[in-house]
Amino acid sequence: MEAQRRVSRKREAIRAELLRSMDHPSAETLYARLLPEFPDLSLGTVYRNLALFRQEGEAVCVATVAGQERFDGRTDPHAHFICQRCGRVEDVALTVPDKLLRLELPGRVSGCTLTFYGVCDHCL
Amino acid sequence: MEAQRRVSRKREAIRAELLRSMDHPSAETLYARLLPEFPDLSLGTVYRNLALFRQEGEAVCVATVAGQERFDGRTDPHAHFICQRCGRVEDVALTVPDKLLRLELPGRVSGCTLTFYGVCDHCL
DNA sequence: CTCTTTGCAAAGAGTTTGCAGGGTG
DNA sequence: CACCCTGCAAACTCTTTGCAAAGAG
Repeated sequence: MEAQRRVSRKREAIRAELLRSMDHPSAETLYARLLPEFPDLSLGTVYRNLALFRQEGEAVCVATVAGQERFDGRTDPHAHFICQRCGRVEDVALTVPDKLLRLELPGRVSGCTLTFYGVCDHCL
Repeated sequence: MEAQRRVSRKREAIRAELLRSMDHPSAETLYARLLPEFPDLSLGTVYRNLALFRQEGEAVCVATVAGQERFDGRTDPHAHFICQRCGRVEDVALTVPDKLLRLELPGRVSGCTLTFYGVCDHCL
């Protein structure tokens, strides 16, 4: 049977921080942000909870930048822009046209990502 | 000044294998495929040359599946389908509509990827 | 009190790198 | 023969995991 889920302060804090963060943080970044409030937080716990959120559909990995996975707590459909110079990941208010989703694809599609690459305004 | 580039049999073999492969192989997969012909090939060499190709724009990393980077020697614009069950990466003959590329994006865009996720026909 | 969650540290996995020797032009 | 390329293995980085202790219901 399904494993029972309990409410822990740290898990709630990780979830909240992820939802609050607009910059698609890595596990390490989330960890660093929560450390002041939870000095005994462990990086492993952040990873374990992110894996959990992903399973439950509460979070999504939007990209791997410089070898680090970047997460998003917003799960509504939208695109992303990734700066190849500084690694910044930004939201782009844009969804993939429905007609593209109705195409003949080699399987059962459950989702799709649209990602732009380039150099961000900040770096230019 | 720029480092001089020379022609080596192994680099050419890696390039050719990447172009011939339609399944977006990982470094390890390429290595395994070339090993019969080059029994003394080293995985490090595959990685080094892939990094090189990427720099020169001759190859692209289209996704990270199960922790492994997957490469594509085809650099013309097209989309991909990734099976979340078996990890297969397939080409999808579909380009992102030009009008999406003319949108107001937060920087200078140099490329974009469109990736579908789901379960492939083979797994269904 | 039972079962989940966590800290800690070690283990894993993929990728990168230093160095000495072999290959290319 | 100068300099690039490669094999080998160690080093690195990010992520996962085992275990015993702490926390939740």
